[in-house]
Amino acid sequence: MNLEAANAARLLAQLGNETRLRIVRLLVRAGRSGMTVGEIQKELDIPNSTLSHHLTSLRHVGLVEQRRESTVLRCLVDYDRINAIVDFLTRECCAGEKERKIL
Amino acid sequence: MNLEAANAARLLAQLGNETRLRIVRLLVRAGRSGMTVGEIQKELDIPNSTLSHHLTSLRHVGLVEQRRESTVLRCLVDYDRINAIVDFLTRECCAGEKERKIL
DNA sequence: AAAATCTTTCGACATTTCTAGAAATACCGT
DNA sequence: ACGGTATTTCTAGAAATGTCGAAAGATTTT
Repeated sequence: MNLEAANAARLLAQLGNETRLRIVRLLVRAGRSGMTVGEIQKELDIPNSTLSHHLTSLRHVGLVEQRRESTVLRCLVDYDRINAIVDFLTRECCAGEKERKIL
Repeated sequence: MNLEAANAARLLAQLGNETRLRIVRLLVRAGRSGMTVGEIQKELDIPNSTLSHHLTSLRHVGLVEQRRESTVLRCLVDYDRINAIVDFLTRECCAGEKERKIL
């Protein structure tokens, strides 16, 4: 999956907003069944316009996918994307430690 | 180390800025010997005031520590802090996957 | 204490991001 | 097609963030 730095920053910036981080955590816990926009809204108690705005951002960086189910929009987190971030951080931002511990 | 969500968001937001992410990666690679502000500046080629500003932000969230060595300021990344972020993401944002894979 | 080097602080501006009410749109069941 | 529920788009103000030149602050060397 290997993110490049610029992309990693974009993803990290998304998670850097507390509201969006809450959304993502909620969806992660929801797993493969995901949650509808309305369910998320009830849980987080934020205006629908604000929520919709954040979901759009999350969709744009590929962290969240939406799927229409008749009247309802089901939101799903993209686990690959999340893992890509963790991988990036592990690879690019934790690597130095061990090498230098010897020095 | 266990970050709480609000703190995690603050840290992630720092890494969400491309310039700051570059700074952190540089320091991670530099390891225990770190880098002076001037060395970082040469490497990234950004104005000192801008760099200083970002280093202050990074210091405020504990990602970077500075240590004066006579005329020079040496910057060191806090590996514990980085690991705490990775741990947080792994714990709070990847957890759902396995549980649900069975469903 | 003045010079030289390194780094930060100040101040100002531009840009982006966040938030949310109101209006519009989308889809379904009737 | 109408009514109802779900969600987005529009719009706009407020707040936060990013950028950088110029001046000021440290610290050592002379």
